[in-house]
Amino acid sequence: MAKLAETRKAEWDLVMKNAIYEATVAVLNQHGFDGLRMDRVAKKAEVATGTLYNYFKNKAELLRHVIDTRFKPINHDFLEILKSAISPEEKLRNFVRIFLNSIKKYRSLMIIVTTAESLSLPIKAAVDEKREIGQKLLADVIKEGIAQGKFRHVNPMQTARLIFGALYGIIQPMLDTNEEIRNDDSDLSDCMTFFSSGLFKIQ
Amino acid sequence: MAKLAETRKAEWDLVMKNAIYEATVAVLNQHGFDGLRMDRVAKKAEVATGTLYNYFKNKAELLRHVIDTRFKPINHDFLEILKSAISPEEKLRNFVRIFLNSIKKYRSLMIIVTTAESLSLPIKAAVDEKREIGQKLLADVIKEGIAQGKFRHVNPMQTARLIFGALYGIIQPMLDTNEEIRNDDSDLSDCMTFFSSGLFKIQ
Amino acid sequence: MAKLAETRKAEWDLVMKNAIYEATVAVLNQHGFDGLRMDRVAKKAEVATGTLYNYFKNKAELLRHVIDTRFKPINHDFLEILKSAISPEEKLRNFVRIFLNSIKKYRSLMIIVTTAESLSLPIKAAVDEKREIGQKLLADVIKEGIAQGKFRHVNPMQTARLIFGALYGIIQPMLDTNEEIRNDDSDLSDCMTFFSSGLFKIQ
Amino acid sequence: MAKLAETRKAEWDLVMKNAIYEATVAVLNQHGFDGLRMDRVAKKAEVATGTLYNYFKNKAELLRHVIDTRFKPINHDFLEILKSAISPEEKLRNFVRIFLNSIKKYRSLMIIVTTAESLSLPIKAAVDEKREIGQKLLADVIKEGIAQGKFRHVNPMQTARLIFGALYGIIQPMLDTNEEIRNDDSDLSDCMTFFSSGLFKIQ
DNA sequence: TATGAATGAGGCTTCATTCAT
DNA sequence: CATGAATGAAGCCTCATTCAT
Repeated sequence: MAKLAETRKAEWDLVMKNAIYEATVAVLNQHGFDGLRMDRVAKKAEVATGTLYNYFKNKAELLRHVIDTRFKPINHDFLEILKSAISPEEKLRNFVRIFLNSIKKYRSLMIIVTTAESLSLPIKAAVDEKREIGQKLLADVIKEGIAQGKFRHVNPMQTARLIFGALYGIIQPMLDTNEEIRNDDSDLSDCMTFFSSGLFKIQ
Repeated sequence: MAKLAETRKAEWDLVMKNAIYEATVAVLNQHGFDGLRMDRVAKKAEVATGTLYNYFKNKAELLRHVIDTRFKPINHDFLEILKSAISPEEKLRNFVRIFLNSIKKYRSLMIIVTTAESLSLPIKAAVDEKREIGQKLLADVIKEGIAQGKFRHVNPMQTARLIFGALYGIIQPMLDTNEEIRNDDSDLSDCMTFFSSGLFKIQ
Repeated sequence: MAKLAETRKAEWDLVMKNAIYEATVAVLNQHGFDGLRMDRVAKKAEVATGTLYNYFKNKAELLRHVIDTRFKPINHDFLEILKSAISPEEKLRNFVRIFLNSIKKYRSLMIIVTTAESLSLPIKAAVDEKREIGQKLLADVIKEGIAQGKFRHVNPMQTARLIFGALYGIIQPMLDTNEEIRNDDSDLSDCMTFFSSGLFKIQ
Repeated sequence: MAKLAETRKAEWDLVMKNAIYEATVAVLNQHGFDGLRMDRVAKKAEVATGTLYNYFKNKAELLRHVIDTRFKPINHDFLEILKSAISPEEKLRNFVRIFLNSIKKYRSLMIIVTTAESLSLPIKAAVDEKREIGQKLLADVIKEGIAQGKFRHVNPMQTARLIFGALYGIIQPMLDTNEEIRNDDSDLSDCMTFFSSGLFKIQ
């Protein structure tokens, strides 16, 4: 009985945290990072401001949760790719696909990530950490490719950062339009061609 | 007489605007974007806060000026490169060099650019505009390369964005260290290899 | 039957009120007066916050109860002393002893009493009332002493206040240490000497 | 010239600090300690709330200033008495007179002092410190009296606390009346008789 | 009656901007 | 034009109290 009640409570906690999370994301999308105000989140979540503080100690904590939640599935997918039994080339392609899809899907993630430099230090640290996890996984793929003689002898981490940056660069203009972002794979092909063979025509 | 006075006045205006600009950049570098406060700028410029408002209507205006000033030489250099009589490959290389050097030199530029998503809309528009100018110039170089049969048939604008993004990606971790950023050309070489030939080894 | 149920109910009521009372005192001792929060009291009493409000209309009411409860035995003891068949000198000595022991024992009482000035008006009134009861009883002892020619012709109420204040003054520094307060009778002797014969040496 | 301006500025600073101080005291007198709100102080001082923060970093700082300002003249007077070339008996009498007059004059001082137990720690520490200074000075007088064979062999510090407490005890009821406090010397005489010779009639 | 999450008024503090000197 | 103190709107957070279960 007590157990059931506890389970319920824990579930409710999740439900609320999620509702607040969704509201936060909605406010981020609608008002941008510096329009993220606790009263707006509360209103969007249809709760009182005080309620937010029953679930998150303060604004920073809420932001951290949003960041964690957003990144978790992406980095999880990255890890899955890394562990899968496919060629490094295919892994790279999958990384890129996951990345593009995630970012397209979660506009607010992009807002936070590209805003990271202006965030208060603890939040910035959280973002940096998550970003670095993804980059390290990609770096592992690159190392693998190099080890197998498939990739050139590049600096893996540096290259991983370069690729992530490139992908952000491609996505950024899409974020400014308020229309739904098209989800075909043309970006993926374009990117892969560039990443694999570069810009110069072989002569 | 009146003319001379006016000229002097205009000159003084420039001097003051520049002093304030320098102070703003210094505050950005020292305190980051959300530590950019008008009183700090005033103190660093050794003027009263009120004085700032004689030269810039408000904080947004000041920021816009900083952005304009920062980007102007870079985009100017980009334009020079585009007009120069060298091969598209060399132009690309020069673009990348200018970009890396500028960013390394002007940490505050990076701060603003990477923070653009969180800025109030008018400022964000200004940043986006400047960024797009640079990207368009690079896109022209790419078009040229394609026309000359030197580059593959890529989407020029998309690729320009990708390259800029990649460069940001490489630079970002350097910004977190407070040490002086090394200024050798190893990044340049790495990037160029990647951009020109991609990651995959030709077999 | 109904009676029994009612009796039980009344008993339960007392049990609960007492538990909450103890919890309040514990919180006062641990967190001081402005750390007295209803959620803390509830937690310490191992009930829900809402439950507190089944037994006390509000925080002020709870405080009033604590005050009443704390003072009751002390003032009761004072009354006993007054009624006892001993000399005024002895009565005074007993008053002082009771006072010192009570305060040493109930740190929270001291906290409330010395804090009385900052309390909301109704609570302050309650404290003042209790304090005045004690002082009046002491004043009666003094009157008795005067009537019996044992004490000088002082203003009894004024002197009672003076004595109580003096005792608070002696105790106050003890409250700042978190160590257990020593419970010997040296304070008692010191005080009594002073109260009975004053500071000046007879020449 | 610059000197003059600086002097003016410093003077203005004092004027403002004093105005805010007076307002704080007024609010304390009118609303009690927990009615002390920054907006009330600002209103009473006829400035904006923000202005308060140009002169005091925060509420605690303001309170500390009030405490310092209130105690300074009293402790200064105490020191003067101690240094003066009069008998310990006279010194004691002067101590008591200063104390009674000060407290009668500065109702808010009493409010803060008697509230000290509930204050946040840094403020409490400030109050305790000031109080202890006065008590130590009195203790010195007592030591002197003992050394000269005028006073009994009491514990000087303990006795100083006792006397201060006694005086608070006498004053306290006066604070509750909103009428002006009479300023005759009957309290002084009463206290002195008690302190010098105690309560018991010599037989 | 017990629960404890939800409520929201209220208080503190910040900082862009104004304006009297 | 320079000054810099004054302004006050705005935002974060707390905690006594309520109320649906």
